[in-house]
Amino acid sequence: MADVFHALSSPVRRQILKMLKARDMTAGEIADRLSVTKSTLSGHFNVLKAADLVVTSRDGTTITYSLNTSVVEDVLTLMVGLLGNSDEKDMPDADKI
Amino acid sequence: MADVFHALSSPVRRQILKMLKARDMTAGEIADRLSVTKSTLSGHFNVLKAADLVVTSRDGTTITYSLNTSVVEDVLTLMVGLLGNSDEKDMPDADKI
DNA sequence: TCATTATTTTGGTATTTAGCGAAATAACAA
DNA sequence: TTGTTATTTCGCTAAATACCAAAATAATGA
Repeated sequence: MADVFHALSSPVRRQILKMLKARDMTAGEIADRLSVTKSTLSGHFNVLKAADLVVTSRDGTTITYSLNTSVVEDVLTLMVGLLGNSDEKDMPDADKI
Repeated sequence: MADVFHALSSPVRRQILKMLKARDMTAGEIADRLSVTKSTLSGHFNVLKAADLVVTSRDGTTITYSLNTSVVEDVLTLMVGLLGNSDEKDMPDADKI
């Protein structure tokens, strides 16, 4: 879960997530729309996959990336935890935050 | 707003926010509970302040840090945007994500 | 098999970050 | 003014990160 925050800390990766929210896209399509090389993008994909924020599916040589909505929901739940009441027993474990 | 994600990407800073959720604390109190030096913590405080995630108040030489709940709420709203429907007109601007 | 297309890995550099200890600043009391 | 306590700034090193171009891998069709 800690990986998720790291993944979200990059503007390029947030932009990728934004595009994937609209629709699934291939690595090439994403590269066409961003001003970084495909090799750099591949590194960003690895970070997003490590955070489980995206999932992939292969069709021939083409790999399609999709947003993993459930993990985004998990992050939301954690953020809500930073808001709610201050009752210690309701707080998530330190290593989850 | 982009600063917020960067601020949240550090485990130490997330731990600080977790402690501030329970109650306001001074820099020294926080340092006593974490295994980093006060000078290192001061750097983390600067990041949290730049992201507007915390606010400070001074009493003599003692500076107290508090969670800025409203910004946490803003982040939540943005995260919800990554979830909801895929209608382009409802999407936040690229530079907000 | 050979060529083509899509994507990832490798090797390299430049920038950013986290961390420390020591010095500096700030507020206040004696 | 001098000393004390609380916090920040400075100077530094080590580790992590982003980026690119070139080489490597993978899947498929001719």
